[in-house]
Amino acid sequence: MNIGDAAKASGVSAKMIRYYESIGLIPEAARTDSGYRSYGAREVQILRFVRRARDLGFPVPVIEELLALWGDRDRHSADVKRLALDHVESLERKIAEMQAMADTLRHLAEACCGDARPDCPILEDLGGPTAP
Amino acid sequence: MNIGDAAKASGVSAKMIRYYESIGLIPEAARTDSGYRSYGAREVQILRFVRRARDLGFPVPVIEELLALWGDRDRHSADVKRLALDHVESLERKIAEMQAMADTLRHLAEACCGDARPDCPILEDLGGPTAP
DNA sequence: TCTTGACCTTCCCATGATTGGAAGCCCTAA
DNA sequence: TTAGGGCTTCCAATCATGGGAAGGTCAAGA
Repeated sequence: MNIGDAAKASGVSAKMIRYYESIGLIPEAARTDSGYRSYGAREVQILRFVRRARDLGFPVPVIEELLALWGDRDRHSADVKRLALDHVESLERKIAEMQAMADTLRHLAEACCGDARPDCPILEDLGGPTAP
Repeated sequence: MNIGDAAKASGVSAKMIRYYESIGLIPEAARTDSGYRSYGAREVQILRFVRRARDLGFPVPVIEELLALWGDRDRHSADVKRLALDHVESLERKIAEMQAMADTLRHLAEACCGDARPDCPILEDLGGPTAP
């Protein structure tokens, strides 16, 4: 399989496959005589793993750890669970931040009549009724 | 006021003040004879507006629009409200995505006993029980 | 008056993950 | 043989922010 086929089979774009290889997340692909990268089922499976982990929002360095654990027969599931729960925590932190922003804004927007008049509690919150 | 004082007074770092000026979000600051940027209460108020808008997660291009509306006596509050609600929508979209990730991961982690054994539903979800 | 330390200036680089594009080589089908 | 699509590498941009270097400026203290 060439990189394009591996991309289709794994759901990871060819660009990203090359990038993941360049940063060492995945091993260097074998090459044909003419220099084309060559992939088999095994490599596609790894790419799919990476894809799924990215879809779950794991940052690349954590995916590196997950890949290592995946390949370690003597792993402790506790290590995997810790990585997952740490990531959940970081997600929830960001969610809480964004939810606070959204709540504040929704509240301000509710108080804004939203018509042709200039009076606006949103702008008043941001910096006062009129620009200086 | 020099840029450092304006930074302290507004909560925007000196680095960011220069950056906002360079991209045209805020007007170019006046300069002293020796080339130092010079700020007054008016400029600090603008910076505070930008700061508050950033804290609410508005992207810079939207802050540009908000600043323009702030300075427009004939604005329609409807325009401000629309910008705010569009942003709320974009926040809620991202929140929903991240919440879905967190829910999936938390669910998988619950099913993972998290001990010294290698069996792990998290890894199984990502790519199967063992690396290829 | 000179020195010192804190400030300012511009310029470049890095982040993280991803996309886009350009220039040039390779492969296959017509 | 040619046309096209796919492959290669390299470079640039995203978005907002921080870090740092090299060099100029200012104010306080000796």
